[in-house]
Amino acid sequence: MPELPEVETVRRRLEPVLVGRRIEAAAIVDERLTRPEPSGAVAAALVGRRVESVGRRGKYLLVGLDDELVLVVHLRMTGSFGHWPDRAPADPHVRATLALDDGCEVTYRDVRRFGTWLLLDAADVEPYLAERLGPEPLGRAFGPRALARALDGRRTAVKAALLDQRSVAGVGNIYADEALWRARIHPLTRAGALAAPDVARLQRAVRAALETGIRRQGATLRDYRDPSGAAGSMQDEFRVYGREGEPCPRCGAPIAKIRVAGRGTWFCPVCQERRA
DNA sequence: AGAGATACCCGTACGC
DNA sequence: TGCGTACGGGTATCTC
Repeated sequence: MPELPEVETVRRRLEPVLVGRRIEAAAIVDERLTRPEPSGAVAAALVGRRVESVGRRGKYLLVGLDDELVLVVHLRMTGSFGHWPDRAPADPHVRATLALDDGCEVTYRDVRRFGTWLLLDAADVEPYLAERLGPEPLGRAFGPRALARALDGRRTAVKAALLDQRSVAGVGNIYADEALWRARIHPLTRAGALAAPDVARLQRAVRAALETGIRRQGATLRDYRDPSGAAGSMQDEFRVYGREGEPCPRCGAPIAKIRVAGRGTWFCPVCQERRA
């Protein structure tokens, strides 16, 4: 499941492959990918464009094109890119293929078809992202006060608040659990009930969990891969995620699993004791 | 009214 | 061998 570290890893791999290249042909074979825009219209609009940048905001990839266009890509659950020095091999799950002017092909593969491609005018990108996303967790705007503002007065579980992309951009199910473990906060704690020192610890924990994920080039569960097909290694670093019954790396107590905000949630019932 | 909770989309893996 | 169910990001739509 690509979260911020996985998307950032994809961005870093895609950047040298795409920037400066011209798209010579584009095929989008799944209408869902660009819905409600017809996929043929998006493909036609991509052809002839040169890629100027590959950016990221939260879990969105931003492929900057000439003529003031930006392809906004969200990988959702199972989206991934492939980079091929020649023609890409046949694959029933490939939903789009771009042929570049250096003879390479870039494929977009998405088993469950939740991913989206949205072609926007450059001027519309910031407003589009601003209404969906809070601060970038690795940037200057994300400090203890920003997180406090996002959690203040909210009666929902702190984990649900972390999964809300308007609180902080890019945290998904894995890194929310890892951050709460690092901060020793129970996932069901009411967001607005956290004291200032808890919020400060959580802010640092979110940042640390995401930075570790980026250093490990993401987590590979089932089929996440970077564009060269390489797996990440973050899954070997999980402290709690997916580890029900295994000993907590800090205190040895068995990791528990519950459901929060409809998501599987793993935590240590001893170090992350529920208070108040 | 506004926040929070739930259903939905989808294909695969898994358990019985 | 086959069938039902869990999974989950973002969004639409419900509820209280």
